[in-house]
Amino acid sequence: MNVMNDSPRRKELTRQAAQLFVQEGFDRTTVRMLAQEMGIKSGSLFHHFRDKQEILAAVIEEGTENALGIARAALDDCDSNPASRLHAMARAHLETLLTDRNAHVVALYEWRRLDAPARAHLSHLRDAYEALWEEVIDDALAAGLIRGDRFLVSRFVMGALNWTVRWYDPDGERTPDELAGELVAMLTHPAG
Amino acid sequence: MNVMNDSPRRKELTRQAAQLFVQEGFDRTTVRMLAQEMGIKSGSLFHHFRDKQEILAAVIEEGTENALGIARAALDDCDSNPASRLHAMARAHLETLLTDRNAHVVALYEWRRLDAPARAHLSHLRDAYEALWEEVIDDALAAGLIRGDRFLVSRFVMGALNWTVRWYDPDGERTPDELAGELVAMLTHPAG
DNA sequence: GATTTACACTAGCGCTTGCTTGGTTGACCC
DNA sequence: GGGTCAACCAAGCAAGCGCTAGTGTAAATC
Repeated sequence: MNVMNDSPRRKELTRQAAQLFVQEGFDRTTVRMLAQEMGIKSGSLFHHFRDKQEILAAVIEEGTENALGIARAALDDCDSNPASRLHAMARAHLETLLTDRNAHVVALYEWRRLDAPARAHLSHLRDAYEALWEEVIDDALAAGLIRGDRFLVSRFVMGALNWTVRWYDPDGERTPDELAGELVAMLTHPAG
Repeated sequence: MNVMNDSPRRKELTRQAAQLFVQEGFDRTTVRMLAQEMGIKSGSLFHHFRDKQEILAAVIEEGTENALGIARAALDDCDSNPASRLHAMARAHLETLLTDRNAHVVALYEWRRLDAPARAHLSHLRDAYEALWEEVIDDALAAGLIRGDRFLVSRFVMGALNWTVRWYDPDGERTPDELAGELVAMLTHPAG
């Protein structure tokens, strides 16, 4: 019937869908709204995506892959000092909000709207991202840089960072680097 | 036409609506689902609420008022020590998840679905709650208990706490008091 | 030059949505 | 014992929903 590969056209449509999903929420975004934003008619949309769910899955997949890529690159560019690795992860997280905000927000806040198969497929990506965080936090704990329960600390930190999408303005004064620095400063204790 | 006061019946219906809003999300919850949960027919629902939006507003109003009440009571029962006030606020926040989880979750995650008039009306309540937090955080900063930018610290802390609704199990092992203690321990620095 | 492919269109089906209308019931009141 | 009133119901409307069927067309491929 139609081709479900990841053509450049589909990539672009996915990007536009993400924008609308953020603005309106997945449920309130109709296929007619999506089509209008894309400059086509609603019927044509189903040439690129099997159904509305698949659009959501495509958006989330891209957002999570992007975040994962940025985080891995940040860690690779980094020495083995736990403090700088913590800082690098926080900065990477905030930088995804600069480069790919919409997809990232959708991944965070519309996850529940995925049907079971899509969720199963995408949870691996998500787990990989969270595993990076837990590794960095484990190192910071072991080095005595931060203190507390492993499970709780990672949840608190992820919470603080994920919440940034509600107030952080990428066009504002603060750079991701500064913000990451502030977070790490708040969490860490003077060495020794 | 019908009475929009806050009768006990309406209170109970609001409570049941909150449950469904959490389970399904506001947009996916239909008036027919709400009516069934309430044990009435969908038409009867509009005897108690003008429209679906008003049900959401009622839920959020109750949730925020509850959180505000618990937080104020917690601060009143507290000495003026910044550390114990910080702890008390965190504990109060988590306790609202015990006593009034659904309404509180809806207030956090369905805020955007409110129409403009309802949002204007309810934002005062929300501001009052956040003001309590900022006051407590200001004191902690002034006492050197935590460090960092006033604006950022309060956002990070609110983020960490608000995120708890995604993973905290009120029936689990940890009490709100313990959890609050862990958070404060993570944030605060040894005196001096 | 014929066939395929990618992408778009028109038209509308079957269903669900929030909400309205007009009426019934039973408890309470003077 | 007529009037009032909150609470509820049955029935359904108009609009909007996701999605499908069938067609057109220009470019690529054989």
